[in-house]
Amino acid sequence: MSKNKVISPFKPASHKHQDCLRAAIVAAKNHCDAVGIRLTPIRQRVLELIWQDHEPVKAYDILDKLKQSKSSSAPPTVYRALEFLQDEGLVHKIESLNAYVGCSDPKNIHKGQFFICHDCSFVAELDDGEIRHLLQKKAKRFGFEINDEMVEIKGYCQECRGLKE
Amino acid sequence: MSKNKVISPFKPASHKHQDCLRAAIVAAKNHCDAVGIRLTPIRQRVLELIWQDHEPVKAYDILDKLKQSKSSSAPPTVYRALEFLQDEGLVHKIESLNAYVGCSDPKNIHKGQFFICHDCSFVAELDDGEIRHLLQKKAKRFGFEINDEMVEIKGYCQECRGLKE
DNA sequence: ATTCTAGATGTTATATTATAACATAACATT
DNA sequence: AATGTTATGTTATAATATAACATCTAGAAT
Repeated sequence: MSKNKVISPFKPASHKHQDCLRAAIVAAKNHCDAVGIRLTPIRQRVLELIWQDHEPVKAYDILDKLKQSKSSSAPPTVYRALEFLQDEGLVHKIESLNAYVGCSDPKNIHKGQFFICHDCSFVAELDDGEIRHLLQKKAKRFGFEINDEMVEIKGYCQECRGLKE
Repeated sequence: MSKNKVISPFKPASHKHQDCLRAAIVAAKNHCDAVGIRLTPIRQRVLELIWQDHEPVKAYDILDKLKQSKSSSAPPTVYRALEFLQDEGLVHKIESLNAYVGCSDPKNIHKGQFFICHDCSFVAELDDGEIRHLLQKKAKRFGFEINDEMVEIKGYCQECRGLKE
């Protein structure tokens, strides 16, 4: 069963990001309700901060912003929230950047494939069956059983390439 | 031009690793000679420490070992050597582990695809044109121009799977 | 409604990973 | 030997992440 989803496409800088943010929070609430877990104020706030944009966000940048409204915040505050959000598929860690991005498709827990623009830092996410299938095929050749995968591709998005001309 | 190489296959735990180590050092010397750069004693020592095994090695573990023979060693000693070795394609960083593995194919600088066993930590490396090509194809669909890629797959190698029965 | 409890947060400390900045040494060319 | 370049030494600190234990609180069980 090999789904081929564009979880989060590149969007023009001009897109109405309020809608992305709002949708992500609604999806998160629905997911947590459905699963019977708590999207506490801290967790929701961290998720909102991550969704400020489509760029990966660093843990200590989240912390700085959290502190502005909640002075009791400390590194564990952020890392705990991040752990929760990652476990629930609401956030992915970009390993090559030590940074975190929101995921708009929490229901179905997965490890996506990420395309990250060097210029604007936008992260697009796929959950692509064809890629997974090819990796499976390669692994199978030497008897390797996959259980986790990280695919992070960097380069230049269409919009930024246009600007360079 | 799409090469399909197995840079570093899984090998049985029983393989004669001395040969891997020796070959890697010879290849490194040849490469540096050919390019006209210096594989200094520190750099060579770091490379040897990384090639102690096929497992990814952490920077501070390298540092601890370096110190045993060279007490002046400090973090920059290691990170500089690692930077040199990475630039020359002699070492890759595994981003998801913050650890480093040797590469036996320095001539042709590339970013490989890594398969990492959870049990024995062995890292196998491919430089696979088919994978690269598929990622290119996916990227092209939304006008993305790739210039760097990270593919790190975790799971269980054949040998370790056999042991679990 | 009260008690209980698991889960969430607060707090302090520290581990781990990596780089900045400047001083000195080694080496290669003239 | 004088010079410029590359490599190393040294000190300090930045950036990322976790351990350990105390306290609180929302919601379940009674």
